[in-house]
Amino acid sequence: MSAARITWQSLHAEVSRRISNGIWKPGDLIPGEVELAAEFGCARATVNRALRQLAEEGFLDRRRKAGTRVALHPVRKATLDISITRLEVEQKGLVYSHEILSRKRKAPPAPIRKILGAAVGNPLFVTTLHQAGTNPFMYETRWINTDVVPSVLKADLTLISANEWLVENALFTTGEIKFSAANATESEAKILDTELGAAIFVVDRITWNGSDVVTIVRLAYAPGYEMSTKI
Amino acid sequence: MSAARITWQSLHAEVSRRISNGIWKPGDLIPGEVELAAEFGCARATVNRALRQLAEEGFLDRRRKAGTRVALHPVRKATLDISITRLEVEQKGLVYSHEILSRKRKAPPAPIRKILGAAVGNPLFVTTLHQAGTNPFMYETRWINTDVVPSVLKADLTLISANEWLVENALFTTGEIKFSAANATESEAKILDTELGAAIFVVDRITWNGSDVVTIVRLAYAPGYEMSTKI
DNA sequence: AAGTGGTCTAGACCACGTC
DNA sequence: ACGTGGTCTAGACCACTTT
Repeated sequence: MSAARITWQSLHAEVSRRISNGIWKPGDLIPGEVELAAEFGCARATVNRALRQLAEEGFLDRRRKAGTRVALHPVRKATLDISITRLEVEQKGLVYSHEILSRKRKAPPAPIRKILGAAVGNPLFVTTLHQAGTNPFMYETRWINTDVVPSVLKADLTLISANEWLVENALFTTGEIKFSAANATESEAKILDTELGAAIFVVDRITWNGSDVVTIVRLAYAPGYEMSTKI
Repeated sequence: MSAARITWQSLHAEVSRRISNGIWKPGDLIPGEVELAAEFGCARATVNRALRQLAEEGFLDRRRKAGTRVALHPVRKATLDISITRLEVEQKGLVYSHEILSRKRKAPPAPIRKILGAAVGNPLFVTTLHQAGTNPFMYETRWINTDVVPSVLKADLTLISANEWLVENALFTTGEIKFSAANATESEAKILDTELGAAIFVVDRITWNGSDVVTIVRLAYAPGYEMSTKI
């Protein structure tokens, strides 16, 4: 007979257990990779893989020479999948549809202009109502930098929403997302079929390609919307 | 002279470049690990490290036998750091303080009872107001399963908030987070020093240790709060 | 200066999923 | 059945940081 082969997952689980059982407490220095490799009878690379994973998950702090410590404040990271609205609606088992409410090039208001940069020509402004079944789901107001994505001017956004079109046709390198709550304005209330002042979940997103702004968008979700995730 | 040593980071950057330049388009099958290793003159493990990273980031879909493809819908993942409220406030450069508004064991209402499970004894109910400077920042209402964390009954929560105490003393294995928007109720408005119906950013969180519920909490942020992240 | 994690290599076997 | 990614090994050198 022989010992079972050690996998990095099993090592990850064991270290995880030692932390949650309090064998290794927050702030504690845990044994080095060589030592653990000897204890578990595996290669150092395997130990490294397991500990690196735990560090990425926020359970360990690792520093060369200083060694590996159990994280003082186990910062839990919640990851949200930013997917296409159509898929999000369909995953709820509802029928998705969308309607372009407006679509025109125009001079943006000052705050938008500031983000876009002065050198950018007039962007395309598109507003879309996304629907789940026959109910309003989300109201999208979007500015698109046509200097970066000129082909959007020729796209038929009634077939594919701007949301989806951009995901597939305009790659971006970085982005910023803000989540907040807002009271529905009169026009938002009308579009989302709710009452003035209703609490609206809002997502503001800016995406860049290199140093150029690609698009600036505000998503206003109909009351009752929840964004959820596991951690 | 000799070629520079290939690192997984440089390979990651190169593949990333080929995707954003459209050399490899969404849905395309890219060369296998062995082939790429030959092209770049490095070990297969190095290629694997780079491609695995890209897959984790959502740019590639990898499946045994089927090979590696450029993701059809580059699902961008936004990661939110769920940190301690005190640290969040202090990072804004403000002075943190908190006040325990109530603290007692009591029978929970039906929805909470349902999540806790019928077998659990009466939980501890704690409400806390977190402040930034002299302004209300967030109102926390929390149910704590004392069967799992009996020591919380002896904790002095006026020194360390329940939020922080639990992070350091009650490790959990899994959790669920929901983000939503709500109109302030009369009592919430009073506590957060705002008006009835103001839009409140709400976080609902349930955490488990194995199959036991550890705590159920609702965080109601004062108007103006934004949760932001980069992607 | 020295110790610890970070990474690369070359080779091997395995697991999964497509064919 | 077989091809592709997933992982392990043993050894080596390197980079960062603390002492």
